[in-house]
Amino acid sequence: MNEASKTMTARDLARLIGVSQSAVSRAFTPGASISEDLRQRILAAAQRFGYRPNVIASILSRQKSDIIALVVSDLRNPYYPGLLERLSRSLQARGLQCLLFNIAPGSDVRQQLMALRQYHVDALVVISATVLSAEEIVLAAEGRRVVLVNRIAPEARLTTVSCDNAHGARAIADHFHALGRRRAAFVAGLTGTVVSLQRQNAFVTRLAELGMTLTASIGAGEYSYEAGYRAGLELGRAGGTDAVFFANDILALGGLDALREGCGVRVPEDIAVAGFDDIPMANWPHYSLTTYRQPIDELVGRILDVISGGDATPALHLLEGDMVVRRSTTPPV
Amino acid sequence: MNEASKTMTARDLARLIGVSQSAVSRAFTPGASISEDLRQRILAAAQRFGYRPNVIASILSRQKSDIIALVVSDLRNPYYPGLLERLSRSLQARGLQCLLFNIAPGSDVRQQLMALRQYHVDALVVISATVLSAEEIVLAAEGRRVVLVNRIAPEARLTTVSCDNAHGARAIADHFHALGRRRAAFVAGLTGTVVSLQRQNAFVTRLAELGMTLTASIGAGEYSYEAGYRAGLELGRAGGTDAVFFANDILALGGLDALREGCGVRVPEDIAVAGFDDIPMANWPHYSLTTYRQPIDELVGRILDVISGGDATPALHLLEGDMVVRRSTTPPV
DNA sequence: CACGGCCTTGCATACGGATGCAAAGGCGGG
DNA sequence: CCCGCCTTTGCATCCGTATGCAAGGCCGTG
Repeated sequence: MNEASKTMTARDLARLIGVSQSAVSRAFTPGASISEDLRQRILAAAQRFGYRPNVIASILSRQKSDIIALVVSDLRNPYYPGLLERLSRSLQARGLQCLLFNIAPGSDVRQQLMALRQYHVDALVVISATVLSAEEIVLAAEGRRVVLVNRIAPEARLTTVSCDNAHGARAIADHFHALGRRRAAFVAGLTGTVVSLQRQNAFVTRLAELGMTLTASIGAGEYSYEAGYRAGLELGRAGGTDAVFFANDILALGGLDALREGCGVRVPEDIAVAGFDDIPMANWPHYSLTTYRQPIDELVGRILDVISGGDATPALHLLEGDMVVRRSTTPPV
Repeated sequence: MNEASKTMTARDLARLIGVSQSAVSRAFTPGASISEDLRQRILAAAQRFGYRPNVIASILSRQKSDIIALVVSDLRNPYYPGLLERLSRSLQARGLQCLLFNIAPGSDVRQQLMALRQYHVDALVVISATVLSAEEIVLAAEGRRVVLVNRIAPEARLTTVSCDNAHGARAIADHFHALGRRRAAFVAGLTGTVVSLQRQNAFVTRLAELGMTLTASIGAGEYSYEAGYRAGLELGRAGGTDAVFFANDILALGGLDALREGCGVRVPEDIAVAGFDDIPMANWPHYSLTTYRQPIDELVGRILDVISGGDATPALHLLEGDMVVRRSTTPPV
């Protein structure tokens, strides 16, 4: 109804009700020095005339944007949309906005980072498992706050919020052991990433502690259903294994299908299968995948704490998840 | 290495090399009135001193942000991450940034929209299937360009880019008919949405044209695996149906599992199952779901055209996808 | 050689809001 | 009743870039 509202500025409003532009600004600034009376009067007028502060101008002036950059690269792994969904909601609930940076693997990363730098985001949350090197992240951060999620980079001294991969991998090994399995295999996704190595090392170490045999350690090459499927075929054909830990759920689903339908292996009778993450599909009845649930809500909470906390000292936040035992390791009674 | 680069402004750079601030600005503005010689000199200096234009200030001045708001609500349906991924990449490739607005169903939508309005985004791309009413979108748009994706709102006169749902639904019906099926059912997701109605109406109409019987029309209530599973159980128990069209793939996957594992129905022998979208999982060997592929690349291309095109007249862009026939409707030979 | 026109460049100001500083007003204590 | 202090308000300026306008230089033409 108010056509003029399109261009209504704090000055316009101020003139309309006979106060100064500063007063209008203060009315919208929590904690500013202004009487409650005047503030109400201004807010009411703003309501009436359709005035809303221009965030861009505000950013320029405050040198603070309330914008968080979410750096993402692989949305096809269902774990990430789940995380992204809750993270973005929580950020928005705190009045922060999300600038999405989807870093394509093959693309001109430097170029994109430069673009990122120009937007004066308050912090970077790097969810992309790979693609960016630690130095590139530091470069892009340019002194701003950075949180790496599930992507440890100790050398760069960056704050990390991560699921406790080692704890999870050990829990899986323990679970296999408790089931009476003794000959277990591991399937890695992107070999060489810290996350993959952590899960692998902890798993293998615990197997040894338990006196179990590591029958195979396969590098699937990527985190995908197809890669898991290939690894599953390999394992099923080779034989001699009674339990497999896939480095994440999406791999495990592929492996499960490969074992059952590609090799005629019975799961869990012949081979018990476990994954990592607890994506929604893991709970689908056809799969019913035993897995280690990442504590997404806790991760998100911690990320928010780090972003808005006072202390910017790099720190490592490890959060434990918990075992979700389903039918891929335990036959129905 | 340049500590000063943190606060280097166009003025600083200008002073350093003895030109005016305007010259610096022009050096970074394509098509601006500046000699190639001076531009090169300035760009070189910028490089050397680590100067980059401040986008925020630029936005304020140009009244144009190069930021596109992506309004999203259901990232758990794997179709959306796929779309989001390609859309965000394409936007970034054109130098546009994505501000992510995740509208939570139960949340305070108005509140969020107000936040959105304050960021002077150049355009809104509404991917969320529901949640927002057309009026709310118009309100949030505030005269800016809006593209609805797969969400037709004829009454509001908004530009829409959508897959041709009717074409797809007819193709499914034709496919069933060609297979010799005569008693088909339809399973809707979110009943009441235009998309759902379009698929339903076209499917039902074509069944009639083909002389086929509609044995059931179930409203699953939401687009989820679980809802599809429930619908599948219902259909399997009722009997009398030899083909089912689920309104989208995620429903179909649930339905497929319900039919096979919950009811002991053979798919495709007893009942042929088809979905809509062609999400990655539809191609997993366990499902091998016949479906109608949404032309995502074309959709994305068209969205970009609309956003950056000169003509802002509301228009309806319908793009055809194509049938992807897999084993859920055709037994292996 | 003189003049008109184009190309470059700088000057000044706009974009819209935040904030340090000073002035004005209100209140309580002595 | 007067003074001083605290609260409230306005003024002026800043944030960093874009751009209309005018001045200056250069070129070509008559």
